[in-house]
Amino acid sequence: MSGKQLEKIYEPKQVEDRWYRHWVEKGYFHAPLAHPGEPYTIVIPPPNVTGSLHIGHALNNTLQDILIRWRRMQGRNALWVPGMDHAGIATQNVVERQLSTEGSSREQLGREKFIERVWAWKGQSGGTIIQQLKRLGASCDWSRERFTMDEGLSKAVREVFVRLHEDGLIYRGERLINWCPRCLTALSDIEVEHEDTKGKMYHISYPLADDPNTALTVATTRPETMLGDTAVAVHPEDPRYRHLIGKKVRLPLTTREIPIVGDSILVDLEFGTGAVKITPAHDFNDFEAGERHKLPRLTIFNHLAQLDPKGLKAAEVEETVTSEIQNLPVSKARSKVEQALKARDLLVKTEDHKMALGKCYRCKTVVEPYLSPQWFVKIKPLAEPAIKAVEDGRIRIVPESWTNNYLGWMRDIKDWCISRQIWWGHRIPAWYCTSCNRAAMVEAASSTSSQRAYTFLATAQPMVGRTAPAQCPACQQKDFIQDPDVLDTWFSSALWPFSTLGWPEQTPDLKKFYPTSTLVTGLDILFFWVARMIMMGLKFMGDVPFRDVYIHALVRDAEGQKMSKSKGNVVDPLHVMEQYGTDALRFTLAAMASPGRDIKLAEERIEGYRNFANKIWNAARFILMNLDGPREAVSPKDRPFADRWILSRLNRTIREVTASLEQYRFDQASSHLYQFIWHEYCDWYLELIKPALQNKDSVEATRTRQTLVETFETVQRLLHPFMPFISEEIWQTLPHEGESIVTQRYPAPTPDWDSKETETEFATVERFVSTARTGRSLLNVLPGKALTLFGTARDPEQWTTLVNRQSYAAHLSKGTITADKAPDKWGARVLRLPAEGLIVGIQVEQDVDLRDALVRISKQKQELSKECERMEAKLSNREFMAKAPEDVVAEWRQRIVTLKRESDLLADSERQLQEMTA
RNA sequence: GGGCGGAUAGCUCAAUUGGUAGAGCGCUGCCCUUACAAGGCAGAGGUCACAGGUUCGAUCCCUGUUCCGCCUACCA
Repeated sequence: MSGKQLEKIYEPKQVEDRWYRHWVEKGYFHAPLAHPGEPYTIVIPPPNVTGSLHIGHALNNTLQDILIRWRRMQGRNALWVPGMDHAGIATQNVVERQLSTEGSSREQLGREKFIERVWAWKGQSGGTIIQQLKRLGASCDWSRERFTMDEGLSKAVREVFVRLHEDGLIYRGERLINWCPRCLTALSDIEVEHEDTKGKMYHISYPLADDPNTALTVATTRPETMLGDTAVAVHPEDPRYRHLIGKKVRLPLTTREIPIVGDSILVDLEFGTGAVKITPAHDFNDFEAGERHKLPRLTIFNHLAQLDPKGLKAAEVEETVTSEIQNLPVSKARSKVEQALKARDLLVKTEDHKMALGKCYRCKTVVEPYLSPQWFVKIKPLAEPAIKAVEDGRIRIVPESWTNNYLGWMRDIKDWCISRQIWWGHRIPAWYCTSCNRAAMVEAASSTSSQRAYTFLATAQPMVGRTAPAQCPACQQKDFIQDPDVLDTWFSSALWPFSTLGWPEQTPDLKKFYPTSTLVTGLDILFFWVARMIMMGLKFMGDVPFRDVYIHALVRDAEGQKMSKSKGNVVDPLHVMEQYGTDALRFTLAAMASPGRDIKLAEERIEGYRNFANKIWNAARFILMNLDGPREAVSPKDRPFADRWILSRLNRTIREVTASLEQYRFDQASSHLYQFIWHEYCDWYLELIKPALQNKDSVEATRTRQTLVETFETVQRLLHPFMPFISEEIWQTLPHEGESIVTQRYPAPTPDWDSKETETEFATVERFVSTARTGRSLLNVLPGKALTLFGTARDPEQWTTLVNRQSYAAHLSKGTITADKAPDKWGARVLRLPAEGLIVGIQVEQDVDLRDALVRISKQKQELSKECERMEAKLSNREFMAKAPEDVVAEWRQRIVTLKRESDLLADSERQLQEMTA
């Protein structure tokens, strides 16, 4: 025995870490500028610096790694840019939680110290996910790792902000925004998750000011907001109410009177009572209605979503009511207001009502519409080119079905609120002159005696620039305060495809690798991230950020439930890798990545692919044990039958896997690999060649050993993008050239491996063997016992195959075969089984239990005759004969002949068996 | 409310210009045959959600229904 001997069972742990370190040390993942290949670039969807690898990351990065390794092996200059984003709100939450366990807070620490603290945290425990990606085998170019808060990327953020502002695409203004009263910051529209909730609809009576006996009834789901109402709207064409437009109602629980206005946008004639209260400071629609009718805005909640005494006073709320509800959170105040209305007999009725409640996507707190000065991106001018790029195919979304989703959203896009009232992130590059803005400065809640902090009202005049201004152009003063807000994290992620490559500098990387090739991501961030990258890429690079967007599925648990920590149904990829090996996890995820379908991940599947890895491992063992002796590389046509066959099949597999990858059909590619390796290579090929190998010194053996090495080495390369570790480990033990499989060429089809004739011949052998084995099983012949077999075929080609390939068929059937054209003369104790034109005869020994065989053959005969009847009915249908295409008719005719013949033979066999039993 | 997708073997999913329905896992039987029991061989299992329509022929095309997902939305 020569060469290396392998353990009996594949042990991933002994392999994975070793190879990964080796690959990195050798720099195989580095994409050099001088590389002659056409670039193939992927930028990683940057995971949160707070994150740790979950199964969704595992899927996302496995698919990227498959693409990158595949393209790298194809000779492309493959660059996978890794990195993380700073996850403003999430990271700030993590560090604040830490501070609170220490009895401190960010306010106590002060802004500067707090940010130092976040960096310290990042240095220590941030970014564990990077290590976990390495564990997954991700072949990123780690020398190019980026972080959204890096100096370079921060510079890009400032540059983009300033340029957008110069172009009039960034503005500051007081608007209603989504406010998280727990995170104490604004959120963009898409950072709000909507959740169906059971609520109540309250019908409240608003008496007319000049006629208290008449009242308008308004309906609302949030009765507490009525205290901030500044009008009631009715439809201008509503005959019930239109005469009231211009009159006033007395707003209950307050001393105010508010006007009745006509508004055809806000009011739906069909819905509710036909009268709508308007609360411009606490509802998005009402805000707009307020604009239309020039209504005042009364803010009655504070930033914690509590009823604000000052606001209540300004809204002229009755003191008895105020004292009941002031400083209560919204949810508690609601019932108090309900009671107060009831006591005054103004609550007409309440009914159950289903509604969608907005919640903060980070902390699930109910979000409040909140009136405050914020920074916005005017998005329409950016969206238009981004729509066009997808419409005209410069960007392709795969699967295509998501394209409409994207387009629909983009066409209806709203301005993007980019300011966040937190400290961790890119601070907005805008400054306020303290003397010009004195009236617009308010001391902030976080202000302390040692560190003054301010917020700026909507009336403040910011100066936007790359650096702080030196002198105020208006008053010549030199005292400035920078805007305290930071930018939405997605603002910096939107620049990721070019900021990571060095923009705004015109770096060689940027020139070489932009636009990137493919973006791989989940549907959940199509709008958050993908859409914004497209807009920013087009605006600042003048070209799309990527050609293809591959959208993969969401991973769910085996029952189809979304995985969540609270449900306890998460599959931890680290645990899976530990238990089954990384390659098994990767292959599972690839195999299950059917387009447009969520992945329901059951652990048994992973186990199945662990077994697959082991199967490959054992095939390698077998091959290494049989490699002793000379090898002769001759052209395929001069190789033994089995070799010609497997070369032809391998060629087909190479084509299929490559075509599947080109279409992002990871599932198909995996299934072709699995099918070929296990069921063709291992089940048939390795068995077919055993006799030849045993005769070590034969010419056949020298040629087969060569084929064995060639094909198995090729299989490893074909498999490598999917199962990088085991393929490298095995490849290294096989005769090979080059130092690592990572940098070898991906297999390409070799035309002279194709052999249609051999495949046809093999099909005959396979059919014969399977039939013989079925016979063995029916007759309860033990696997070890040799069979005495006969065989014949009607078709001359099949007959020739049977004669020529007799030794293979005999070996795999474990018996001796007599090829004989006259099956009637095989003898009374030879059971004949039909198989699509073949007849296989099996010598039946004495004292064999024939019941199984009899049952089976009778059943089969019945099925066949049933099918014959069906087909005959068809063929006697005049319309079918007249209208069906000729080839279909011919096919059915042919089929019925075969079926009849087989059914006759089965009848014979049945009779024969009955005689033997008797 | 609108939009999209799905319903195929016990489970998870494929497939088809409309002409005999496939795989993996699971299940049953036999076998520790020196690559592999994380294995081998053989097998069972399907009115392709329901109801109509088009067609010589429908799992596939059309219409409707039911159920299940997801996205989206200001019905107070």
